[in-house]
Parts: sequence; C-alpha cells; structure tokens
Amino acid sequence: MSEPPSPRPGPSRAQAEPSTQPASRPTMRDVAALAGVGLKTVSRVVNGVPSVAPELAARVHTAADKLGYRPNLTASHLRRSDGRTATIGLLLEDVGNPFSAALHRAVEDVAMQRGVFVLAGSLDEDPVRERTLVSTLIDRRVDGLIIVPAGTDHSYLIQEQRAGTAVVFLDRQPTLLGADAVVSDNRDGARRAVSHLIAAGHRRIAYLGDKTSISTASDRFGGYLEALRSAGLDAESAVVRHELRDVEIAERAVTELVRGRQPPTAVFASQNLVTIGAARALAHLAMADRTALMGFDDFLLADSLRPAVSVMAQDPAAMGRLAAQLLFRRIDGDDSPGRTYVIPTRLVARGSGEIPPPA
Amino acid sequence: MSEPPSPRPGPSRAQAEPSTQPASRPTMRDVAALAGVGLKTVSRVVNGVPSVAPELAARVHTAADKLGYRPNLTASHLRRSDGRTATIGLLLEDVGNPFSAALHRAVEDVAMQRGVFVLAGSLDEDPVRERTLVSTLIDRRVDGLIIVPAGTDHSYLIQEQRAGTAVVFLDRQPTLLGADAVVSDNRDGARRAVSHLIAAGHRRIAYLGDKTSISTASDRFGGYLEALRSAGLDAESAVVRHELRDVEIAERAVTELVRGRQPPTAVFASQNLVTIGAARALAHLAMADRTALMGFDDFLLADSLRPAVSVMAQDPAAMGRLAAQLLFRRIDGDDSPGRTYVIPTRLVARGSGEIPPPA
DNA sequence: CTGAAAGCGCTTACAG
DNA sequence: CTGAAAGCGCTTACAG
Repeated sequence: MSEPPSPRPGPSRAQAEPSTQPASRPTMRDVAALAGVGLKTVSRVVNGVPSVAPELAARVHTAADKLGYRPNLTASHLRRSDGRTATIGLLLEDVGNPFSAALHRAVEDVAMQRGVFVLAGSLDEDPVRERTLVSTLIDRRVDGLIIVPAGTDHSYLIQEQRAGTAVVFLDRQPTLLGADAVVSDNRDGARRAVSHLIAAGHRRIAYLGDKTSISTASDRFGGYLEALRSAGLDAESAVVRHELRDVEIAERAVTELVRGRQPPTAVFASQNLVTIGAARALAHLAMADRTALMGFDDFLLADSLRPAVSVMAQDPAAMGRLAAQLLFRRIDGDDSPGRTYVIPTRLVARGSGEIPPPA
Repeated sequence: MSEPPSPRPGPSRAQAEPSTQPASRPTMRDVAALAGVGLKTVSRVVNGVPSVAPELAARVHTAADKLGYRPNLTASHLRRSDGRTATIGLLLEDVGNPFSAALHRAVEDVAMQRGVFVLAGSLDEDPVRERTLVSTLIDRRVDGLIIVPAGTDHSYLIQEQRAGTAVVFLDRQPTLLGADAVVSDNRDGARRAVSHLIAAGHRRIAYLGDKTSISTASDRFGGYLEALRSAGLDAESAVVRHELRDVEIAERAVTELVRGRQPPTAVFASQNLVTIGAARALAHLAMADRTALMGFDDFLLADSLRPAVSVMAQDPAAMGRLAAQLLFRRIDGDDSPGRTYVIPTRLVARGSGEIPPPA
C-alpha cells in the first residue's frame, strides 16, 4: 500500500472530472484559435491546399504541433462531397486460416496503396453471419465490400449496389445477384487433377470433399465426374465422400476406404484440410507409397511430406489482388455489368500424384 | 452495339446527373418526413428506445423499410457523447502469416462480441510503417490499438494514450512507453527447449535465429545461452547464426553447418520459418534421423514430417484473446499502470527433439 | 488569399 | 411521449 509518486486528488475531483475520462483531443477550432486564423485556413493547411500564405501556414503548423492536433477523418469523410470513408469491408471464411489470410494480405496491399483501410471479418460458413456483418459494414458506410460468401442468396445486396456500395465476390460466385467475381477454375482444375491420376493408370479414384453446398466444392466434384466420364470410367459407382470438414474427419474417411473391400488406388482431395487428413491416414496405414494422392489447393510443407504431395495449386495472391482492383474500379465509377474472372490453377507434381496403380 | 433494354437518356442527363453518381442513401430526415414524425422520434426507434408510442414506431418502421433506410454509424459515432467509433486497430507483422492470422482471429472474436470491428494492417517489420499506420488509425479515431510492434521507440504513443486511445502490445514489449503487453515466455521457453536437448545428451547445440533487433528473437537467444551456461557448456564458442529471415536462408545456413568441420548434434530454431528450413536441410542431407531439432513456435504439419518436429508451442489464440480483453478493459476506463502478461509455452515432444547424440 | 455561414447525418440537452 | 434547436468536427459554397 505504498503511496504512488504522483499526487492523487481525492474523490471530489473524481466526481467533477472522473479519472476514466481522458483529455479530449483538440479540434480544428482549437488550432485556429491558437494560431489566430480562421477555421477554414486550418482546414486548408491540414489538407495541403497550396493557396495559403506561408506565414499563416507556419502559424497553423506551430499551433497544431503544440496542441498535438490530429485531424478527425471520420468527421471529414462525413462532410466530404463524395461521401467516401476510405474503408472497405472484407468478409472471409476465417481470417485465421491460411487461404483466407493470403487473400486478405493481397487485398490489403492494393487497398493501402490508395490509403484505404480494410475491415475484415470471419463468416465461418454461416449465412446469417454474412448478412449481419454485411449490414453493419453498410451502416459504417464502407466504400465497397469484398465477400467470400457463406450464403446462397445474395439478392439482399441489390439495393446496396443501387445505393452505391461496390460489391465484388471472391473465391465463390454470387447467387441471384449480378456482380464481379474472382474464382479459381475449380471445375477444370479438378478435371485436370483427376485426369492426371487417370493418365498414371488409375481406375478406382476416390473423391473426398467438403459439403456440396459450398459452390467451389460442388464445382470440383463436377470436374472429378467429368474426368471419369471422358475417360470412359463408371462415374455412377465411383467412391465418393462429401461433408469432410476437417483433418480428423477426412482421416477417418480415408482410413475406412483404404481398409475396405475394394480400396481405391488413388485419392482426389478437394480441399486443403481434406488433403492433409488423407496424407495422414495413408501414412498411418503405411499405404502412402502405394496409393496416389492429388489435392486441390496448395499448402505449406506439402513438399516436405514423404511422399511430397502433388496438388492443383490456386493463386490466392492473384485472386485477392484482382478482386481489390475490380472493387476500386467499381468505386471509381465503373458500372458495366458484373463479370466473372477465372484465375487458372496449376498442377504441381511432387510425387504423391505420380504413384502408379499396383500392377 | 445492341441497344440496352432500359432507356438511356442522352448526354444532357449525364451532365446534370452523371451515371457514375449512385442514388444517395435516405437519411433519418427522409424517414421522418415519410412517416410524418419528428427526426428525434426516428432516432429513438432506430436506437430501440422503448418510450415511443407503438403506433408511431410502426409508422417509422414502415417508412424506413420502404426507403431502404440504413443508419449511418459514422455520423452517430461523431455525435455520441462517448466519442467511440466501435472500431479498434490491429497492427500485425503480416496478416497473411499463420501466427499473425491466429492472433487476428482471436482478437476478432473478442471484439465482435462487443460489436466492435477490427481494422487490421501489416507492418512487415518496418518501423516507419508502424508510425504511419498508427497515425492514420488515430486519425480514424479507433477506440484502441493492439500492436505487434516493428519499431523500438514507442514514446510517440504517450500523447495518444493521454488523449484517450487505449494501447496494448502483443507478442513483443513496448519500448520507452508504459502499456499493457501480452507476450510468450520467450526466454524461459527457449531455455527449456535447449535444456531438453541437453538432457538428451547434446553438447554441440546450434542456435538459428531471426534478426536480434526483434525482441522475441533476442529473448529466445538469451534463453538459449542461459541453458548452455547452467549446464556448464561453453556459450562463447557456441554455434550461432542470426538474421535468418526465411525458409531458404535458414536451409542454407543449416546445410553449411552440418557439412562443416564440427557439425552440431542438435539444432535449436528460434522461429517457425527457420525450423522449417532446418528440417528441410536435414532431410536433404539425410541427417534428419541423426540430428536433433527443436523449434520455437508450433506449425501446421509439424507432426506429419518424418521425423515429426518437436517444438515449444506458443498459444496465439490465448495471446490474442487476452490482448483484446485488456484493451477493452482500458477502453472501459481502467487506468492502472501498464503490465506485462506472460503466456506460457508448452513443450511438444514429437521425435526430432528426442534424438540422442551419436555415441 | 481568407473566413463566416451552412450543412454532412446523427445525438444531446432541453422544452413542451 | 414528442420534437425543435444546437452541435459533434469537419468541408462546401460563397462572399469579401
């Protein structure tokens, strides 16, 4: 209970001026008063308008520094004629997952170049959360919105577009709404991945995927089926497992399949976590060198596993960058019809996808 | 050149009302006029104040729906007596890297519970960028700031704290500033990791680390030295490599060391990317089963490499959560002296760290 | 070149 | 319970 070094006023001060109430920030008026100039002159100096007498400008700067003045951007945005907040919203699946994080960084880089900040949020595949977060971002008057959608009805955004809020979809297409979208070539990428396995001689190729309500998952499944059909394989009796949401579930699914009566000789995993689960299951069963594995979407350390995992790599940096560029084009006034931009995937052969079927 | 379905007025319209100018959003005044009530009544209804006659409230709701009214939160924040924007700033090393992304998600979860949004930015270890981004976040009047600092002088934040902006440091301590900080037990964690290697019988233990200007790196180096000394090992002649910023550089450094005249029997890597580089180098040299490896900070798939990589795991979720909780405590008025909170690390033995030295 | 008035969309403080 | 006036911190539109 030692006495603090600085003097502590009694409770009477706490009532008149509670200690939780910090000193408020100086405003332009304060600066103007101290500098002995008009409010508008301070505004000009702060905004770098050149037509101010050097002597006045100097006085303003001195006063501003003395008071520790910082302009209030939210007030300035409110009054500005363009009504811009220099803020965009970015709704991702989960800011903490690697794919979302890569998208985020790419968007940030484009936005920061324009002095625009990013309000990011995680949707966790929840359509209700999508609508809630879109709503509060609109209420904050973001200039635009980049959305990796969780829902399957985006007609609620029509009025927002009309009201002047730019909207771009990322990774997944909008539904019931015309808007720009940037997506991977999910269907074709999956088709090429599976064709790669077929070319190595495989006939029993299992599909392991996420829930089909996610459009990318169903597109990739479509590509899988297409590859089977165009090779004359029986797509009807193919081994298919949907709804694999995480590593453990995927691992169990693969373990079951491989231990089953007619184990697949190759596995196509439609997504990162599923690929990792599959690799893990094959390793545990000591089948990793005998069962081929192709994953959709690359991941860190895929090249360090044994065998190294072959994938159809997406390009999240290119996707995020393009989405941001499209958004700013819209914000700058482009009102052409919404378009979908497809970013190609790339086959990365590392070993697991090149394992031949048993002779 | 086909005619668009909707009528297109000529250039005269384009001048009076350019097509890039979207319809502006309705305001409270518009709603009040349509509902035939006062402005303040609309405000009450929008803010859920109960003392409004049900009949009036219904008229307001009808009018608001009809116009597609959305409240302008930035205007409301500007006028509100507490001056809060319900926004916090989060400055990370890089929103795209896994550790930063995990911190981000944890902060988001705490913030969203309070209806607070997060403006995130990447500093890329650049002190200038730190000051620039802090400045613009202050100008946007964020309620608080969570910073993974890049700089080594934070005295510039003293006036911001005084002006009422809450500041919490994350992962690294502030310098020349009193503020809350949430950090891992870097020094002690490193000491325990290296002691773990010593207990396995190692005497030549290499240190591989990031640049020493990063406080966490120097703390971990300190723990490494402490472990050597307390085991009576010669810290002076220890094999030490700093400035390893990425996987490739670390990989080269380890390759050189292991091929050298007195190769280490164990390696302590102070950071994720360095650990991965070390694992990769040992694998390529076919020394992974003969050279022990301990990393600081866990990473995805560490358990799937062969041998699986032992680490001192940090808890980014707990770190981010606590930082956010502390920030909101400050925002709510806590003005006690800044404190440092240390989150313990946990030794995860997976194999690589338990390899004994050659007999 | 400079500044007083009006207003961005809302809440506060105050009458009725 | 309801609303007209004033004002948050700034920019716009307009005089001087």
